Amino acid sequence: MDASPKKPLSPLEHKVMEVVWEQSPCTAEQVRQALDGDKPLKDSTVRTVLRRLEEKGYVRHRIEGRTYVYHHRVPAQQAALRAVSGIVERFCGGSVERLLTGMVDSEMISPDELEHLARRIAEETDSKRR
Amino acid sequence: MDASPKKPLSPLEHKVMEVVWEQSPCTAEQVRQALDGDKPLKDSTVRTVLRRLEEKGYVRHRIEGRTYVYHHRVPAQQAALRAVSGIVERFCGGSVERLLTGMVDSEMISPDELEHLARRIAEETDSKRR
DNA sequence: TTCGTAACGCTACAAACTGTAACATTAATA
DNA sequence: TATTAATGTTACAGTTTGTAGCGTTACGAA
Repeated sequence: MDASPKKPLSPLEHKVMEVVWEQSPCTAEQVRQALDGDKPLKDSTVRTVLRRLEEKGYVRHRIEGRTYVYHHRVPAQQAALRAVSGIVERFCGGSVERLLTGMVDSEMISPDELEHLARRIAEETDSKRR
Repeated sequence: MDASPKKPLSPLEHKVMEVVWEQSPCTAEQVRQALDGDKPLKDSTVRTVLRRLEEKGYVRHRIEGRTYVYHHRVPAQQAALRAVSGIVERFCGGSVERLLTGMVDSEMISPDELEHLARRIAEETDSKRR
């Protein structure tokens, strides 16, 4: 079994993944329409990206009738975590603390909020565990 | 004035940045030596990377005598934050909470530790503020 | 049964990015 | 002035990305 995807996503690949994550199982055409902005992509373009995403291990497809139905292999959150841990690793010398401190310093989250969340999460975990 | 760097770093660029971050002001040669592992790089290689990093806005240099002395423009932590907020934005729909929850779920950090840190950070911020 | 069409497979391709480096130039120094 | 340390300039192949064309095939309608 292939390990979970580690390769980073290119901008376009990311956009596609967002659609996939949101629409659960979806076809290339659905993705294409969802991405349809000022610059509609050709269906082959979308399919190429989906194929690459499959190669990278982010999605998988099943065949339904004659249609490919894609669905994600890694939930968005998991992908985020993988990315974050990479960041923590590389930038913060593995110190989650430094990251959190920084998040507060830069006002990504307020100290209160952080404490609040932390407590809640601790409680939840705790209750789940017993 | 150019905004802070948003472009991602390539693996090698990252290694170089790590050295720069650690050694504060340093020359290309110092970087080269610091990176000297099983595969020593040519000095021109290092200089090229540094130049690219400068283009991307991660470092800056001043000339000292006839030597380029590089120093970072963004602290490591800030770069990490920028990266993380991008992740939170893209993967977690902007919800820091979801990210934290995930970090706990995936055991990047234990609930206790998280709570601990959160409290400490809150206290520190608080005492700083008064 | 035949034909249009929807879906996919395969291939391409230029632009940008990366890793790596050679060679030219220049200025201080012995 | 010859040597040398430092930088400047330019290159180049391999990979990744964005984009897409064209061929094939299997339904479903006529």
